[in-house]
Amino acid sequence: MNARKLVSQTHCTQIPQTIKNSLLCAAIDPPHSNPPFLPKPPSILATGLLKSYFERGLIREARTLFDEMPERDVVAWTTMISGYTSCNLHGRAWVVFCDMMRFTDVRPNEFTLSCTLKACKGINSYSHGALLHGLVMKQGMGGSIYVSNALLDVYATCCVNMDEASAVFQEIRERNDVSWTTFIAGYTHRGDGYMGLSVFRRMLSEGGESNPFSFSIAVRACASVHSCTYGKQLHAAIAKHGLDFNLPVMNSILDMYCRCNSLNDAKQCFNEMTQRDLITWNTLIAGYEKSDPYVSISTYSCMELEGLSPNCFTFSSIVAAVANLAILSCGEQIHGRILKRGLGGNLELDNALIDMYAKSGNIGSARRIFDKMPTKNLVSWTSMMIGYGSHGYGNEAVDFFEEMVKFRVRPDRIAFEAVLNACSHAGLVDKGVRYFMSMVDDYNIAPDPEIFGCLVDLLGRAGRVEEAFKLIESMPFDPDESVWGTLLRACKAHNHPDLGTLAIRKVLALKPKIAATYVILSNIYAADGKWGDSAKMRKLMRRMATKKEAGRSSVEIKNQNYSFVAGDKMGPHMDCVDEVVKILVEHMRHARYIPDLDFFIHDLEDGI
DNA sequence: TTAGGGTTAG
Repeated sequence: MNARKLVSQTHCTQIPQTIKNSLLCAAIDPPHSNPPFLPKPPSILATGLLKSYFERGLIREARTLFDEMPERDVVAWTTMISGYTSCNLHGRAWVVFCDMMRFTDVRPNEFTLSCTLKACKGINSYSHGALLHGLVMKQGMGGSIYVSNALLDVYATCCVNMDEASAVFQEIRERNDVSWTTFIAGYTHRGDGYMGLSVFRRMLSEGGESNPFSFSIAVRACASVHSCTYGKQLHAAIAKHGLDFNLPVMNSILDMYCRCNSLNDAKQCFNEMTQRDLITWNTLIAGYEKSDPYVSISTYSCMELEGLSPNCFTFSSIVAAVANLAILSCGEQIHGRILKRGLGGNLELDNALIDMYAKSGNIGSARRIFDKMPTKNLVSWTSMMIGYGSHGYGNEAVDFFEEMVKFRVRPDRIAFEAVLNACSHAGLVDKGVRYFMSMVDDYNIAPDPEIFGCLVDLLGRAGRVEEAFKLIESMPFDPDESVWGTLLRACKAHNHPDLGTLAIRKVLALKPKIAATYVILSNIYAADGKWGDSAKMRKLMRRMATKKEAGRSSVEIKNQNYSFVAGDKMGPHMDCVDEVVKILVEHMRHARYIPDLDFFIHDLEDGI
């Protein structure tokens, strides 16, 4: 009877001490039996038991047994390394490897090196991998396909670019399907889907065998570049290879359709799938989350009716869907379900909840979740900054940014966009300009059109319209209509008719179908007494501009969400809306708000 | 005793 059978027969988490003792005694004093009844050597039995402990998650027991083993050969050390790695304890796996190298004469074989390289990938350490690479060369194990593939994987995952991975890939004499898939995945997972697809094509042209793994990663590459055309070609090839019944492959196809925003194809694919698991449902729910949040939520209900239990991924999408709808009561219900299922404290879910509460108007609840989070990441901080900014608390958002940097959380482009928007709304112009400079100089983030737009807005709102214009002129790319639109708003607010006219002409040249632009230009001409030009603009608008889609509002009354446009009748509930509008008007009057009626007058007149 | 694929957030 081997150790694994002993463990399975005991059906308990603790291996009886008597059995363990007998194993250890046997190792010291092996029984004298003759073949063919010679039992396995004790070290093999103990190593088998070690593996069994890890398979059952009994990490402490595995460590104790390993420490008590009188003989530890390379297999035992490797089992310990791979055991820790299989339990996601990559750092401990690395320490075991170091102990083996420092304190014993045991030398690593190809199994040890490939397992330890996997640990390097787990701790995301290029330098650990490079260290092992040197050892691989020294030991003359560069010819092992397992070691080469593991090394390729570390470089493809942990390096800033694919140069080192490419060098390793070139050195592999006889590449197998794992080499190709690892190389394709390296490009794809870092967002270079085109190169991923290019390597996939090269694999096929060089006679590499496509298989479920390579198809899945190639489909992911299509999704990352939003190429539904390539994706459909791959879908057809997958069906041709008879892989349209392979669940992971079909989940990747479904994901591709969702990411390419081809929801009809996604729905058809989902309906035709013969097997579905939780990932299938989660993929569809996430696919609908932005484009059609109501369908996302109804898909979640269908999933529960089918008897599947939602997990963190499911709730993450559902919370985001509810955030898009900004229905607070619904969000609170979902939050309750999350807590009831014991999923509270999950980082990604907490981040989604912060965003949901902030978008639903309850910044206090968002803050409470943030404060209770055991660990926070960049998204947690940024979500709070955006939340504070959108609620008009610009100073708080800026304080949050400062606090975040103190906690050594490195801001990215989105975090800078959030803090620049906050500065803009709080009138902190000089501070905002300093953040912009710091983004470029200290964090080496190249400003994109959105960031430039934020800076134009920052200067423009503060009345520094000339500076905003100079900034637009100095941009390293052609400004788009949103940047000119931002300048236009500033010109309008601070009375700069010349620059305003220029901005309008730029907007019209880039987007000639936006009715509001003609309205503003018509008004500028009218204010200047140029009535002929003003009338000309209105005529042009009728000919060129598309009819504006009516602005839709939604309101929650007695746990029901109602969506309406101006002039809609909502039966008895309209009284409630009228009542709220009266209160809002009263508040505005009290705050001495003077409405800008420019658009309003012309909208009525021109029926737009 | 070793390797590769499918789903989360700002």
